[in-house]
Amino acid sequence: MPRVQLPDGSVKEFPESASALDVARSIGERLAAATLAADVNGTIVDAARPLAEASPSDPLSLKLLTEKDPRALGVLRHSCAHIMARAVMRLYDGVSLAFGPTTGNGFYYDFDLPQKISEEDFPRIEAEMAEIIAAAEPFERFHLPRGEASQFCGDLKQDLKVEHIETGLADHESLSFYRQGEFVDLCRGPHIPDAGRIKAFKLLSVAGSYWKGDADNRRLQRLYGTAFFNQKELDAHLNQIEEAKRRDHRVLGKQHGLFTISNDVGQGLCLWLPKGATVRMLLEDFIKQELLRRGYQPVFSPHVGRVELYETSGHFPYYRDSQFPPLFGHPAGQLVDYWKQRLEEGRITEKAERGFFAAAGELNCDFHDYPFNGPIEDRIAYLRKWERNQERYLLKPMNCPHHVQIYKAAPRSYKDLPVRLAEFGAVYRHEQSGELNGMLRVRGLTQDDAHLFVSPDQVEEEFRTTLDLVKFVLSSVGLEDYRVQLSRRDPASDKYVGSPELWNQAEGTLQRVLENSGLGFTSAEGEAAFYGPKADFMVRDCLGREWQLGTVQLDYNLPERFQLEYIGADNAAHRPVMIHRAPFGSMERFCGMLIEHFAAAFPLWLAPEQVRILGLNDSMLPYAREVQAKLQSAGFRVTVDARSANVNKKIRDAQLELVPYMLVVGPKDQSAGGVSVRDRIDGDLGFMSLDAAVARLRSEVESRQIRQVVKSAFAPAAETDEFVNEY
RNA sequence: GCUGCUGUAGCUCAGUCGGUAGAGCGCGUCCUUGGUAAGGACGAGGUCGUGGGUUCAAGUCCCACCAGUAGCUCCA
Repeated sequence: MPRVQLPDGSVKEFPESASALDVARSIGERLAAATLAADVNGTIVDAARPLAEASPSDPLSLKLLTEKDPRALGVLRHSCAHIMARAVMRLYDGVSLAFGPTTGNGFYYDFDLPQKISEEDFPRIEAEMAEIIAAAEPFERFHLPRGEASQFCGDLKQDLKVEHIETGLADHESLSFYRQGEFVDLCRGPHIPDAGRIKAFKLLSVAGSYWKGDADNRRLQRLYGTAFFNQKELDAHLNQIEEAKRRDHRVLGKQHGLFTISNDVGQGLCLWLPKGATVRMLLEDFIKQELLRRGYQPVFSPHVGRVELYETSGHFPYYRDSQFPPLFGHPAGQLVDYWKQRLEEGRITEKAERGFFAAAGELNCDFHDYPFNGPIEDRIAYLRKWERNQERYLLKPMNCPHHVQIYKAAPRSYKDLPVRLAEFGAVYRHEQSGELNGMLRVRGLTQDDAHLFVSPDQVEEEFRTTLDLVKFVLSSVGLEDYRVQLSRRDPASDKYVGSPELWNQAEGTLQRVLENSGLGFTSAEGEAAFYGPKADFMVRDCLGREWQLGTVQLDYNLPERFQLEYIGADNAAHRPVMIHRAPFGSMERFCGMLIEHFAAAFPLWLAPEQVRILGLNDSMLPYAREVQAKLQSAGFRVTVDARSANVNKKIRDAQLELVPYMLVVGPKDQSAGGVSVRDRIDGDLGFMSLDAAVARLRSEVESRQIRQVVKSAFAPAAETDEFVNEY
């Protein structure tokens, strides 16, 4: 006889088989009808599940979850995912179910099925779902021992579920299933009592995915959808998405002439138009001043470097696939390189190799002593040696090796440390084509990069002040909606260089500084750079996708690889530690995010066009030019709308073009020696003398005042937005 | 890179059953000379992403490629 404690503190006794729904019914039928799930001792369970089974404790505390509890929404959505899967299985043959969890805004389900689903099929699927919902059949939970569960899924021809039971769930003795009419799915739950509880849902998109998220695995089709408690909330959500799309930096970048990407130049190669370039220049000027104050030294380095440099650093072998191929001085360079790669991968036939050999000969390679019949290692070594004797350059994918060389250009004493070398360094990466995204993911980017060379005892302090710099920079543009992530290595992976001791030391230092920094942070295993752990500042774009902006990285490995040294007080050589840091990350991504952050309505200090002068009629043009000249000499970016349009038109256009200040000049203003000021946000401010107007603008610029920021539609700091309901 | 979708004027988009292109905004010229979110008239602008194919005829149907996009995978 379980005793149940309700949120109001009352305790009641119920029969052994009683469920949360029974408890709800004992209070009232309407409550029972509204109950979607139950919170039993802090765990969410089916409302229809016997309480005694869900939790053995006595008394158990029970909270009935209705629309009022946001946790009920996740349960509702996951049930909706099952209903979608059921509809798909009714409409298509040969469906193999994968996973179907909820996400922060809805749910998806992955299917392996022979036919291709496109958005045109959504109405059919939605209609089928509506029918299932109308039938309002219950979700019924049952358990099977592991062996039987596997057999059961096999009988249902659910091979992916069988595989999951055999591998991912190998340590589970008993597995739960949910039956809903003819549809049965391996699932941890919980679910709503019956399908009829779903009042508003919509399929959103279809996309490809991979079984268990591995690109080497089977390709699946993923259907995305969402569900809400009522149609009104669903409509509001869809509206919000539409609204957010209007803030997309790619849309605004085009609309306001900030940047463009031309296919004639190349994929992922950003062209900064004058207005976008102005914003970027202002940001660069801003941070340059800050860096000088903080003891950084400027450096410049070229866009290419010898391949050997990146072999030493490890970048070249490690990121081979996402770099532009090396530039060879010899015409056969690419050919030999490809030949060598084929040998390394062991996929070459004798015929193919003869072909390579002949082609290389045609290109004037003297390979007469090529060990054709020798072991494959010898052949690889031969080609490698040939390559090493060639001029080989790499479009630089990273600035660190160049900066390392600058450090090495002079002997360093402990008295010189920290050495802080800063550069806006352009780097090139051949990102996968499907990854490119406006300014947020490009193939040519400019990092606001710097490398700090410090002694071991300076690491903590330098790391701390560097974090401060990132915080300062972000707050200067009003970016507060970020999440800090401590990206550590995955100890089980072999993709990291250096000893575990150094890694532990680096991660420990980083964690300690972060803990003392007052920044909330989350720890993410397997997210470190190959040479060291990092603190990453993550922000969300208008579609809710998360991107890394600023980063601070701790590196004990590159100094080792490049044999960096400084002379200590003991007159002996010591190894410095490197801190890599980029507060903006890249200028491209940062400006892209900033466009969305401000919805292109930049604060005065960043606005490409700060002031526009609008003449009342054409005869005001000379005075308008006079005002323009005065403001320009006061340091403002100011234009004159010289069109013969009426002032209403000029105002409307300036408003739509997001110019912060409009100065209307007419005969009255001219005779009084001033201007009529219109503020983009507050509207008409009336007449001001020119001096007063300049003073107002100047103080707004100097304080870098931010008067308006568009609220993001997406929650800022979600650590994870995927709740896995499947096993 | 993978899967789906998309590509028509500078921008946003329409274009039916295959019969060689339309709108609004913008732009240009002229008229209008105005006080805080659109004054009016006329006009110029397009190898319909590229290349093949089917057809008497292709923006429209088919194939390949290029690019964009959503998601997956990747991200120094």
